[in-house]
Amino acid sequence: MKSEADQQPGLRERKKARTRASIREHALRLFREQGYDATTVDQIAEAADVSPSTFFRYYPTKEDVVLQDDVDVLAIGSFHSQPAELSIVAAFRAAAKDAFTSLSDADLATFQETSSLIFTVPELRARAMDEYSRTINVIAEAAARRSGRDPNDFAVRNVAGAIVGVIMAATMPWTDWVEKSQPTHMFDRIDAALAHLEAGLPL
Amino acid sequence: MKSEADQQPGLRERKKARTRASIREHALRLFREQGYDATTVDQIAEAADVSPSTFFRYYPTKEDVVLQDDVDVLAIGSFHSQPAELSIVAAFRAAAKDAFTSLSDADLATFQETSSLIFTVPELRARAMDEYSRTINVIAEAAARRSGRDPNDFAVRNVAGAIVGVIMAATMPWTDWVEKSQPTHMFDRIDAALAHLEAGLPL
DNA sequence: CACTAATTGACAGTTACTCTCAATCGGTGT
DNA sequence: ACACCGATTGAGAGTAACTGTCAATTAGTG
Repeated sequence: MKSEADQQPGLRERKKARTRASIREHALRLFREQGYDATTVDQIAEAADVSPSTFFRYYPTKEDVVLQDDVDVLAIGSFHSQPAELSIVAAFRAAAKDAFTSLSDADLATFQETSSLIFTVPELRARAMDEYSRTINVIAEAAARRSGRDPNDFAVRNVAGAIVGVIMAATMPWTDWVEKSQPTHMFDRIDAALAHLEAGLPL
Repeated sequence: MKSEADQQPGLRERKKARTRASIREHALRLFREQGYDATTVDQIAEAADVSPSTFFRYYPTKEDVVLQDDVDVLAIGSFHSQPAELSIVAAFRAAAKDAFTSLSDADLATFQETSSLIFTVPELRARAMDEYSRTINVIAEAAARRSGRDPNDFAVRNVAGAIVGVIMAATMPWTDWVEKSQPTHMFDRIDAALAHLEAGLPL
């Protein structure tokens, strides 16, 4: 048996983490080189030198290799520690800023890459939207705790919905210029969207 | 050749429509009886007395049998004919009302059924979210035309995002009481959400 | 140096979906 | 009636994403 909580990762855990990272890296590289659909799980497994079975043990679906919600988890964490005098939207805006600035350059690079994948592959786009909906629930819960209301309060949920809605609109440029990798950084657009919402969505 | 536009459907078209409806009805029935995942396309095809190939000719994926966006298409159509003095949100609210009241009882019943399916099956939920994102684009475009702005205008897209966001939050009660089929009708919740947004999301 | 539990790989099976090709059916002109 | 053409269909083979099982290996423990 193990004592209780792992103080040091231990060789086993480190190996797992390495395998996980290796699978992800090889997968993203292959997606970049051949496209998402053209890349099979078998190819990824072979490139990462593991069996296909092992691939599915680390990532329940092929989609999950791309969909890694590090960022919004960070944002929610930071949301809780925002000063109480900020409005919900303002607090979330500050939290988003925290989350983005805490990312390393490498993290940011893969974030950009996975983002553009999500924008282009319909399958992934769909799943990402599902994550958004989960985010509504999380925000609503966090916001409810801040304002001392019920998490199922209609108004609170509505505000959470509006926040996620404008983020969706801001991070979702797949109308025309999808390919010309927007010079404006993702974060700037999210920040502007939240500012606009904070101001009451003036036209 | 045919003259130009079909004035009367013609036997061929009617048969197609009947086949399409039959597939859908049998599929929804089987989903209700056995669950979505437990029902195979082969079973649906057999029940509807067509070949599996034919199933895929009518519905590109199994998910598409459930995801039928009649309602929001109607809403967008009605949106264009709303009086110009209404705000974007108010106009959309009126359009949603139009769309819902134009549905027959049978349509409404299947709408309720597909809705609850979408709420419970993760696969479908994800796809539905993708439809929501498409809706943002459509609303943004329609709203841009109303206000004489560019469809890519940041503020316009943001408002569209907020509209879809509050609709998502309102139609998405899968937190606790998912199963106890909300007495409040879907439309009432959407309407309340839009009203709340129209009022500036007061807490 | 055993012993145990976690991790892994090989393998067989299911199912959604694609493609191709021949047969059939609806609509039109003679 | 009859022939013709294009649309619709069914059959069947093939691909790839998963799922489940079972034996072999490997990390951590006494």
